[in-house]
Amino acid sequence: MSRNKSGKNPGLDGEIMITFTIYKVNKMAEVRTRFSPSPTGSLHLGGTRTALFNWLFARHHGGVFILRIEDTDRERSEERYVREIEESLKWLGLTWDEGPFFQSERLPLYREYIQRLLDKGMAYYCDCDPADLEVRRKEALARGDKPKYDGRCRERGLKAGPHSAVRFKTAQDGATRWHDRGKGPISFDNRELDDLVIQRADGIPTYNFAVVVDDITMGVTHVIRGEDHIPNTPRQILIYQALGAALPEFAHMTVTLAKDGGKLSKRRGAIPILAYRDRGYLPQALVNYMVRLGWAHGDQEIFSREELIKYFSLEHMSKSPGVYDEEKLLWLNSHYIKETPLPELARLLLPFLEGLGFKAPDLDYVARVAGTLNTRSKTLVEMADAARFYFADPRPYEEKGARKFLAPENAPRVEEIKKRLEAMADFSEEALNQLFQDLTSETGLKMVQLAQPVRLALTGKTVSPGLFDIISILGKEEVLKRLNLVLDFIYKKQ
RNA sequence: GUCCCCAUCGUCUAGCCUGGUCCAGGACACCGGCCUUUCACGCCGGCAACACCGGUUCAAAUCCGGUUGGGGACGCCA
Repeated sequence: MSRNKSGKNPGLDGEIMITFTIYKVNKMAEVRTRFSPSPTGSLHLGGTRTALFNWLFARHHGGVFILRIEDTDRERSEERYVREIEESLKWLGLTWDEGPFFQSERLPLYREYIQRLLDKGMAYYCDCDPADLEVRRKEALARGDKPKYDGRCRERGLKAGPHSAVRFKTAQDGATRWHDRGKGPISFDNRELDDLVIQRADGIPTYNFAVVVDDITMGVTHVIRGEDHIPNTPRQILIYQALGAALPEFAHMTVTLAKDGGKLSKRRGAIPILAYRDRGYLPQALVNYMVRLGWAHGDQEIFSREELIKYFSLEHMSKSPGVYDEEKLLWLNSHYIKETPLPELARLLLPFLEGLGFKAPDLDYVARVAGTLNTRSKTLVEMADAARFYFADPRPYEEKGARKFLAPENAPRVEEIKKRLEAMADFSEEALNQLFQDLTSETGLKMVQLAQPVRLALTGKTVSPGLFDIISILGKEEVLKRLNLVLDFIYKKQ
């Protein structure tokens, strides 16, 4: 993957110490968070939620939110995923203040820091064969042991070589502990750790090392991430200490589980964040849903963006993982659909209508349509689907409804309604209501008996928005046309 | 297997830090009812939980220990 250098990227020009010092001196008071996805796949709900929490924390404190792309896995990183990540965050309104930075552009910086550890004797070269290591790991696991590197190259004093990786000399006794802002005190016995590879044989640093260097040089003050990173934290803390850098605050948030248990993942029902957009979800709904998964502010369910920023705090994160529940997301989505002003809703709905092949006369028409559907649709996709009859021939009529409401005895009633509509100049709600009221009292028929045949005629279905709204939106000409069509249908049946 | 984290309605959660006001509150879903030209919306009502065992205490959802259960991590992936 190649990318142009970003002018804002600190530490690129060999001024490692300078960059580092500047942040240490001037930026310590400012809150700086980052979101650092790897571009090896689509952004899903889990990762996006991490981004959201980091963004909220930064905004709450008037701090800085950094986007950093962790693309040190050259095999699997792809440019198109970088674009997808950016597009996803923008769609949700999670704008970043610095970056995107790319680890692949910061290689000289990492090399410099590796050298420092090497010089201090806190790291060493290792020429163990990866395939060999893999075998030993599997054996250990099969034996029921914890697979750990045995440190066989630790004291060999190897020099750099074409097949040599660099390992970090992990403390062999004592414990590493920190006060996690999400979980409370956490402690690891250092004997559980091993000498991890910090630079691959190809010269590219590994994740655990690159994050630390980046977080130090970018002045990140709060590392907010999924709890799957807890086991990495003691290793990273040891690296911070070896580098003589101050520790940031760590806050580990819960992961999101799939309905059947297990972390939500591509394999377990997670879909790309942009798929939510395509499925007719509103970004506010998704944001509101994600934040309430693992965070609460009393009993409040609905939050505006401003409220979120105002109330967000690490202290109110829950400690146990939450289960992804599409029903609740749908409820929030229908809520925000109802909240959205009609002209705006029309704008959002338009692409979905076009997707169905419909051509709307104008946005105003779509707004009127949306006004009849907004309490009946959980997604924009549903809404577009329910709007079909506003744009196309309603036939064929729903079979069951036709049997019941388009029987021969309905013909004279429809004829009568047609006649009266023809004579009407104004299709206002009151006028239409009056028309049907008159008919019920004159004929003794119930409203349903009059309404359903007309509903079938206009929409093709027995379920639809209010009849008067539909008549008014469709307009006289179209309504009469559809009533004639339904009369044909009834007569032909006999 | 080892290490780490966690444990309130089916689900998201409030309460837990600072024990009594909690025979546990809200929301989604579900079930009734009202409204009504259909379906929704809205409104009203209902069902439903402190995992278990011990300890501390006058008193425990709240503090402590254990058990069980769930999750995560054990890569020259991130």
